[in-house]
Amino acid sequence: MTEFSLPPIQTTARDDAVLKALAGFVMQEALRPGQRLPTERILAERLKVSRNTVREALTRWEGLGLVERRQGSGTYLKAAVSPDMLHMPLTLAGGNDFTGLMRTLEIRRALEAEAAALCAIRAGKAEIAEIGRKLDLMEEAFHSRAGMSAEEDWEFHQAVYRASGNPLFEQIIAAMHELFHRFWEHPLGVRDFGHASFPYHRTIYERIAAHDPDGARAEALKLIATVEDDLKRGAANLKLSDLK
Amino acid sequence: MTEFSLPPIQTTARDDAVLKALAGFVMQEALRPGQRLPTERILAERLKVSRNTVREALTRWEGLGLVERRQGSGTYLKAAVSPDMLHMPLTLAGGNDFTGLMRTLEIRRALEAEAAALCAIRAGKAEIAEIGRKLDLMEEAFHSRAGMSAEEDWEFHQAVYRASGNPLFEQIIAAMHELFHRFWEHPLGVRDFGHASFPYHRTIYERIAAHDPDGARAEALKLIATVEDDLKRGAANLKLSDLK
DNA sequence: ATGCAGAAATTGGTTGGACCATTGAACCAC
DNA sequence: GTGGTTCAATGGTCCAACCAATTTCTGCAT
Repeated sequence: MTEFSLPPIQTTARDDAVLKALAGFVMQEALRPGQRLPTERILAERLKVSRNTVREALTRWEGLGLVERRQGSGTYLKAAVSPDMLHMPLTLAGGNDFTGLMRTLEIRRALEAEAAALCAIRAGKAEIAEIGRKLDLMEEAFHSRAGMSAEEDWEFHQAVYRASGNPLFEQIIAAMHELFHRFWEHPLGVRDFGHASFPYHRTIYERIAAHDPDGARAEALKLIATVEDDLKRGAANLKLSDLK
Repeated sequence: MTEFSLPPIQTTARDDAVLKALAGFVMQEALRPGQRLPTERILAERLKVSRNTVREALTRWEGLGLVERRQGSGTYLKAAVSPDMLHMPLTLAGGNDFTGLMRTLEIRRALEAEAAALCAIRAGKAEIAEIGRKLDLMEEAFHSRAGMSAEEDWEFHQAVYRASGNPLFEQIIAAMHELFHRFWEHPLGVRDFGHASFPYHRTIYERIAAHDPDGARAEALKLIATVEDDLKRGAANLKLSDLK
């Protein structure tokens, strides 16, 4: 029997169709992130489908981080929507134990180094100034609050990612941030957690400002290395039973 | 005015609670991928929530690729479920155009370099031998099929990721592979696409075998650089209108 | 007994309508 | 202005059906 080429049948695809239509609408109206899109009731009426179906479609988009729903207010666009988006949902199992954290940190090292290098190549005066501003804020917070500068630290790195010219870096790292943050808050008993990495923020900034990609990459690697060391020291301070 | 620190309020979370309960159930019953989980109606009854709420929760899991729903049959587990999963839904806008491809390639460069370095540190004799075997297969295919070695090329890199000792690398890259592959098959009109990167596979292998992380990292960076060059050359061969 | 077509039960998909909880704007009293 | 109050809009939940695809059962013909 000869193999017939595909009859790309698509019997049921209500909510997919809804999403497609919605994507078209967003494009047509040139909606930008932050703007509100029509209410579920209006969408249901216009698309001639049940409100429930609209909700399922929007739930999908919400899960993908494309929209944000606020009860009583509306549904808001959270990211740019284009017809040819590639969705790549990753679910990483077991990020709570020490091994899992080290693994995510290795991913971060990979991205951090590359982002710093790209940043050194592409960052313009404005971007470099912005990174420098975040660095100053971080150093100030570090000194005035005796090392508690997690928030400012994070903003510094975000500025670097943003200046890399590739939004994917910020996207991926932002998704992992929750996990990192969880441990930043509970530094495994290491009192001066993060102190060791502190000076490298400035060296990274200097290499970026000097448009030295390899140097920036090297400094970023050093920074993550100190974090890994802190983590290992912290783990050593705990009972083995806590580490699974 | 002093800035108050955040009160991270969290009022309602029905479907989140449902997912949490469901995750607990899956763990308790030790359900494995492929197995069917209770019907929506039963879940709604047991959890004392509306079937609609159950559906929204399952829609989330479906979007994350954790379950698969088959009408008339049931809902089936598609991946292992653990209570501490880290969800990282990535949506690459416009992955079809040249810019989007270059951006994903930058992510790959970051991961490829780090994976090669880790591999040089951790790979044992068995892993190195496996990588060498994939390399031989690739070189053989390359010579006998005049450069058509995409499949073997991919398997070589997979072997490196696997030997890095961190499954996240393979997981992330695998999710992106579809996109890479799409372009490997349509090399933008560049006849000898991939030829330039060919020799670096062996140099990477040699640095890994020599347990030289920095060397392996450097060679991996060179490899991706040649791919980027090929891509740019290919893009230059096309009309500007095709590049958006 | 066996095989198979059709009926029946099961299950996810969809619909419509109702009500609740939150939000935000308009309004009012002070 | 400031601080409540009211009220309409909007997302969140619930219910009770029915539709569509799938699976299972049934019963007849062989």
